[in-house]
Amino acid sequence: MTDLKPKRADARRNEKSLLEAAAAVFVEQGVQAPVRDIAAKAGVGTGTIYRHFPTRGDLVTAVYRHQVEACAEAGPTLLAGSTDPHTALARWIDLFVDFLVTKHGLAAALHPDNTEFDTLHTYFLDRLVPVCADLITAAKATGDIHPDTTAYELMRAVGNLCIGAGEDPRYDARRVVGWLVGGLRMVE
Amino acid sequence: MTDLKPKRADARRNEKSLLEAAAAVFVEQGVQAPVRDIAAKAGVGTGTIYRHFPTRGDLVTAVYRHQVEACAEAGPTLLAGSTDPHTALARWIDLFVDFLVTKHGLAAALHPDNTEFDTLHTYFLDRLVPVCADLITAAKATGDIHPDTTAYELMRAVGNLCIGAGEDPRYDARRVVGWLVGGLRMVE
DNA sequence: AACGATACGGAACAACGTTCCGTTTATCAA
DNA sequence: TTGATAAACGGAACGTTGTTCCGTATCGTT
Repeated sequence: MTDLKPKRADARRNEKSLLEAAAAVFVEQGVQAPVRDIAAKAGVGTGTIYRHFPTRGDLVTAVYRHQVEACAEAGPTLLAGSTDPHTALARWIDLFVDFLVTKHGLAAALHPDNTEFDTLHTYFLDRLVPVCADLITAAKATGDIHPDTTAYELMRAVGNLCIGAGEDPRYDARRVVGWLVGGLRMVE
Repeated sequence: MTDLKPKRADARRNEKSLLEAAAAVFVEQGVQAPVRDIAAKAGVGTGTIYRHFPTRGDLVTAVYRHQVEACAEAGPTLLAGSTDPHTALARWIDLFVDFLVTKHGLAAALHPDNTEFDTLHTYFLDRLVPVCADLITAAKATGDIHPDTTAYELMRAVGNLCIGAGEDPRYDARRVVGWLVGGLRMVE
């Protein structure tokens, strides 16, 4: 059912090569590395890359899928294992930030106006916003955070704060995100 | 002294045309509009644009210089006219956010890794970080905010949070920046 | 072995930033 | 007014990227 039409052997081989090459090039050059560089590293033509991954977003999504899944699955775990929901939320966001800052250029690629990374943006949001929403709902229930906080807005904000992190010692995304999350707390 | 070598009349005329054309195109298309579009709107060749503004950053800087100056000058005024320094800081940052969100793509252009906007980035930082630093120093003195807050980091954070604002009704940069600034408060 | 479907490679095109140089124009002195 | 000279101009041309397209090669099957 999942493989009504199994791909040809060479196609499967190339897809694997491309994923490995892309992962390596992303580490060296960042997520917005030239398509030709990835194709060259994988030993395929540029046409092949588009056949397997119609948009850049598809390629990036495929490369980081595992880590996004891990982040998504950590949400419920943290909620269950933390003393209070606000702590769980803070810890989960730390995970997300750690993920983004170690992937050069990934945060910048998440902008909605970046049409070539459209599917990447969609995937991140579809997968992570619900997880974040559960954490936020729990934190609201205990009165830990402002009631008008939305998961989408928080994710966008955190993503934005991670842009350019890791390239400038004077800018520490983790600390700044800490301020933001602290600011979500109910004051009274 | 300021004009040892006065420019030729046509050069001055073209510079003015370019500034006006750039301002108009930036409103329509955003700050990263194609150079050719600006040149066409101004009725000059592409070479001319580079002669007057060697980098894109120079052009953008010239277009927005007045507003950046106004923002910079508002710092001391707000500090003098507010009840407490933290309020002054919050108000000043509101001004900065309002400026950024109304200029399509400007916040995104401020990234340090965006080499073509290098001078823009430098100008913003040179002009605004000292102003912000004074506000922060005052707020620290009254114990209003965390002592490890730095002006540079705060400016970068606010700038990042403004990216993509104004294009998505679900993301309100002002509210998010409000969380951030709230998070700077000393909890004690 | 041979055939059809699948997939490939890389040339070709488009969009953009940037440079370069032959031509035009402004300025000023004679 | 005119001619010389420096200043400035225009836009063709080049390099870099993203993306498409199609003739060719390869795989799987009969």
